[in-house]
This record gives sequence, structure tokens and C-alpha cells, in this order.
Amino acid sequence: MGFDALNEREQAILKLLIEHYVATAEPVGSRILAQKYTIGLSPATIRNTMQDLEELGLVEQPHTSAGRVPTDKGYRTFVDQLLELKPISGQEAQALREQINAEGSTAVEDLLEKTTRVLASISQQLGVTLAPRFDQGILSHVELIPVAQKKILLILTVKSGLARTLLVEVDVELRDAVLERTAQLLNERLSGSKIGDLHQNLKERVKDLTGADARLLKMFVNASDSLMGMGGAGALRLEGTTNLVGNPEFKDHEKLSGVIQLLEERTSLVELLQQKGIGEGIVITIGKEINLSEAEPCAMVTSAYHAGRVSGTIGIIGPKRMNYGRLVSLVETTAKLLSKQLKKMF
Amino acid sequence: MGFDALNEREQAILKLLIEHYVATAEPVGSRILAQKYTIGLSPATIRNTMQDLEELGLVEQPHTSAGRVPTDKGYRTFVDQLLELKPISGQEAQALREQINAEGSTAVEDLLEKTTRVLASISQQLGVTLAPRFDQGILSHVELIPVAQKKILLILTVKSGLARTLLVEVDVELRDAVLERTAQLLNERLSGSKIGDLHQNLKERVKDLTGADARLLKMFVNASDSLMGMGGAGALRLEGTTNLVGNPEFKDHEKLSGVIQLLEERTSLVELLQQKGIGEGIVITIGKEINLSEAEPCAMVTSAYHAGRVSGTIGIIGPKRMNYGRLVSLVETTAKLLSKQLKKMF
DNA sequence: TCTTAGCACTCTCCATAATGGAGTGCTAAG
DNA sequence: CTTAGCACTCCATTATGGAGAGTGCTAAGA
Repeated sequence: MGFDALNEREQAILKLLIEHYVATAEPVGSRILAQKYTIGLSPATIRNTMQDLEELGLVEQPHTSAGRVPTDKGYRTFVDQLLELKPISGQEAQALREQINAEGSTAVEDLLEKTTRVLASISQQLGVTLAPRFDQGILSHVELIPVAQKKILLILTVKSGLARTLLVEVDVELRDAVLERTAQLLNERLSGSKIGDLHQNLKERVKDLTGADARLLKMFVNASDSLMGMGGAGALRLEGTTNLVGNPEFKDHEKLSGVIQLLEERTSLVELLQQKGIGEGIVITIGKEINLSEAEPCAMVTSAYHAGRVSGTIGIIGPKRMNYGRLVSLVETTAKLLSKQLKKMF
Repeated sequence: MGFDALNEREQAILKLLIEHYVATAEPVGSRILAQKYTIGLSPATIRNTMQDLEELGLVEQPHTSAGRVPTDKGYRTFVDQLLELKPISGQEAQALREQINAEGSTAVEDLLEKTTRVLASISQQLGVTLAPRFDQGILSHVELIPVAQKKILLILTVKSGLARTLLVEVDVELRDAVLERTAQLLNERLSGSKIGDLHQNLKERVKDLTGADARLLKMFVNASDSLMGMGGAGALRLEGTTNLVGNPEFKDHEKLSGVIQLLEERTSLVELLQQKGIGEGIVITIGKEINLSEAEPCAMVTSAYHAGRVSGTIGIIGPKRMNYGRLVSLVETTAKLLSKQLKKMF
């Protein structure tokens, strides 16, 4: 990207401008920068630099005689080239550890719930987590357990130790031996496969299983959708919607409404987060880079976390005008703690 | 309440006024009522009646020369004395049945999810459901099922057929015989009791169980919180937040923010709904009657539903200015369908 | 006695200035 | 290359003046 490389002064001005705008939400003018920060330049000089930045598409004016405001591209340059990580405070780190390393939580669900909450409360933004992608996992074993007459508990366990259960009802009472036999056959046929693949073609893969109870097989295939599907609703957790509402960027009703709609609809958000959680490390996505029109005024800081072989995504969502330095540190630390805790649990 | 009994004309005017206000969200003046509805009275006469209604505290003027708007007390009188039920349309009834009576859903969770969604979509308001109050149920039996080494599945089943499961980890590997023995002892000691009572004093009730594995007992007691507690987050479902956002009463940012905060916080909403779901039949709660300041601009139409011996709550939440006649029918029908389906399932 | 036409009154809403202020771009001097 | 100075632009705020809606009250009519 050499063609839009910034000289030192341009970098300094852009950095100060964004930092000031993040703090105040007001367009920032040349005088403010000259006064507030001992930068050794007059407003006029700063104005010249600002014009350069505007020509590069990094800042813009809401109207002719207002100060400048960063554009998406400006934020992008800022986070790519100028970002200073600001480690979270001792207290905050403490709070994180208390929630995530707590001994009490036996279930992944609890842990994610707590994580989402603490993310929201420390960031003062919207905290999000996406449960581990079950469909990435390798099936370890299937169990069919008689619970009551006509009720069977299905358990799917993956290699890392994650499991999902589903209580289903069958039409007729089945003898334990039949259950055991079918479970055994299913295990022989299926274990070692990736859940995602199984989800695609389960019907094909079990249709020629002789010796298994046909009714039971059918039930298993039917149930597989809820067992192997990611279960959009359950997988996504959101906390801190309130934190968004206060932001000046959402005083426009349209915008707020759009974002709330997005959060409610969930599926597109789930897809988005899945995609952001593929790689390693922190991913920052700003404004239009999120390919959803309703999310235009927002930015996300996300990171993958790991539970054995499978991974999920955590992150925070807020207005573009967010404290990237702080939030990147927060999400990074949280993802690490979460992965560590999950490793300990399995 | 004889002292504020309304004469026929006052009733008619109040009814028309509220109906018109519900439709338009604009203060309604005397001329409109005289013109729009063939009421056989001149605006002046209507004005006189309106003054009476105002003295009774049933309507009020936003400002001196505006039309009238119903007060909470006005709505209350309307729903208590003047409400005409408007049966939902055939299409809507069809949609309800399709979602609720669907054969596919094996799990109560799915069913509630669908119910919440369809409530929201038909009402064009916020749909809410609260899962059956597990703690009202009578414990039928406990099961401890070895799933993998060091992993045990706990199942709590109540008389009606509802069950909850939890996968827990134990420090040491336990032999099946030990599990069976402990489960048997737990059943002898606990089954037949109300879950809510057990939740209170489980530790006391099992501490002298000789012959049971101590470690297993401790694990069971620890797990009881998540098994027997109502699990606020999981019990409450909300759909249709977007439907609220569009309403003119929420164009004031403060109000919208308050309601969103309320929805997010969940615990007070759960308590509220539990309380409304105690009796039988439809409960309408209007404005300040909901004892939560953030919910002041809202009204709720709720009803209990039943799953065997235990009950839950469903309902819709919207602005006070809602179509009570239609929504009462909707919630009533939905609660009946839901109870019927649950009965069928167990 | 109840109803209604008429009228003065009040208040909101909207559009139209008028003013002050913030911030810019440009020019010319240092 | 930097900066002081200045004209200029645009927004935000406030004031002003109808137009419109709806009321309360009074007095006349049924």
C-alpha cells in the first residue's frame, strides 16, 4: 500500500484526530488539536495536513465548516498502522479471571454466558460469543439411552469432550438390547467422522445398516438436525444491548432500529461471526467492511477461541467510534483465558 | 366500583376514543368522533362528555388545545368493562396451529421457541414465553448415567414428563454399580417431592444417606442449582423486539432505551411473568400497574399455560396503545393450543 | 333539561428569517 | 515551509408570525 503511505506528521494528526473523536464524538477542528495536544504546530498547518488526509479519503467533513471525522478507511489505517494496545487494568483482568476461571461452571453454556456478560460489562459495548462449532468436531461416539418408556436420550460426543444431548420420543417401546445393538452399529459406522459431514449425508450413510432397528434409525436421522445443526439461537449469545443504546451515533432512530433488527435476526450475525472466527488472532471489522447494511455504523473486534479441536468466536460490537486499543487487548485476553479454561475442562 | 360507574354515553365515547387512539396514535378530538362514527351527537355534546371523562381521570389532554388521550385508568376501564373480543382470523389460527401442533418438535424448548415467534409475528408486538416452572413439579425419578469416563449424565424427570438433563464431570472414575446404587437411594429418598422444596433443602435431605457414594452425592447437590433452578436466561424467550422499535410511543429515546434495558436484564421480567402466570385465564397489565418504571409506556397481555402439573406463562408486550380485543383472543388461543400440545407430548 | 351553534381563546406546529459561532480555505508575509 | 489574517460557508439556535386544531363557555333552540 505504498501509494498512500503517510508521512510522520500525517500519521500523528490522524492518530490524534481519531483519539479525540473517539473520546468526544464531535467533529474535531484544527484549533482543538493545536491547543489540546502540545504538537508544536499552528492550526493553519494542521489544516493543511487535514486537507491532505481528506484527499486520501481518511477523514471527511460532515459539512463545509465543521471539523473532520474519520472515515472507514481512516479507522482502517489507524488500526493497521497506528494502534497502540492499551492493556486492560488490573481490576478488569481480575474480573475476567474470576468469571472465566471459576471452578463452579461445569457446562460450556455457563462459561460462555459468563464470558459474554463480562465482555459486555468491561467493554461497555455489546458482548458476543458464538459457541464452539460443533460441526467441526470429530464424532467420538453416539449413545442411545432409555430414559422412560418411549423416551430415549441421544448423546453425541465429539473428540474434544464436547457433547450434545437430546431427549426424543418414539412411538413404540423398544427393548434395551435393540437400543444397544443399534447404538453399536451407529458407532461402528459413524465415529471418527466430522460432524459437519455427517450432518450433510447422514441418511445415505446409515440407510444400509442391517441389523439396526429401522424405526430407531429414522428417529436418529430426524433428530440429527437439532443435534448436529449449530442451533443458531443457542449458539449465539449477546449481552449489553443497552450499552449501544446510549451512544450518540444511535440517536438517529433508523440506525438504532437497524442494529436491533440485526441482533434479533441472529442468523446473519452467526454467519458473520463464524467467518471471522476462522483464522487466528484478533480481527477488526469496520463499518461497510461488515457486509450488512444495518451494521454500517458499527465495528467489531473478534477473535477465535478453541475447545480442543473445535473453535468458536467471541468479540464485541460497538460504534466505529470505539476505543480499539483497549478493546483489542480485552478481546485478546478473554479469548486466551477462555481457551485455557476449556482445555482444562476437557 | 359503583362510584365511578359510567353512563351509556360515557361508555360509548370512551370506547370509541380508545379505539380511535389505538388506531391512529393521535390525540382524538370531539369532531373526529362526531364525524367518523355515526354517533348522533354533535361535537359540543361530545366535548361535554369528554370533560366528564377527564374529571373521572379516564382521559387527559397532552396540552390545552389537543384532543384527548386515554390514561392508564381509562385503559383499565376499557378492558374491564368495554372490551369486545375480536377472534383472530382464520389464517392466523392456521399459522398458530401449524407452529404449535407440528409433529416434528420433540423438545419443549423447540415448541416454546416456535410459540414465541408466532406470537410475535401475529401480534406485531413483543412475544414472550416463560418455560414451565419446573420447580412446581413433583420429582418422578433421578437417573445417573455413565457417559464416558468421569462424565455422568444427570436426568431429573417430573411427573408430567418434563425432564432436565445435565452433563457433569467427576474427579474419579466410578463404577456403574456405585452409580446405580446411589441413584436408587436418591430415588427412594427424593421422588414424590416438589422440585422447588428439594431445591431449598436438598443438602439436608441427603446428608445422612448411608450407602451412597459421598463424592457423587456432593456432585449431585452442587449440580442441583442448575438442574432445579429455573435458569432465568433459559426460561425466558423474547421475540419481536423490532416490532416495538417502530411504535410512535418509542420515538422518545429515553423510553425505548428503558424498555430495552428491561428486556435485557431479564430477571425482573421473569419474576413479573411468573407472578402473572399464577392464576387462570388472561391477565392484562397496563402501564404503572406493571411495577417497573421502565415499563410505564407498556402493557402486557399474559396467560398461564400448563404442562401436566406445572405451568408457565406466555404473553405479548407492547405499548399501552394496543389492540386489546385482538391480542386477548390471540394469547388465549395460543395458551390453549400450547397446553393441549404439551398434554399430547407427555 | 338537554343539546347544539357560535365564538373567543389557547396551544402546537411549521416555515421563515436573523444572529452568532465554529471552522475552513486561501493568500500573503515571515 | 509555516503561520497570521481574513473572507466565506454552513450549522445551530432563537425569535417571529401565521395556520390549524381543539377546547371551554355562553346563549339560543328543542
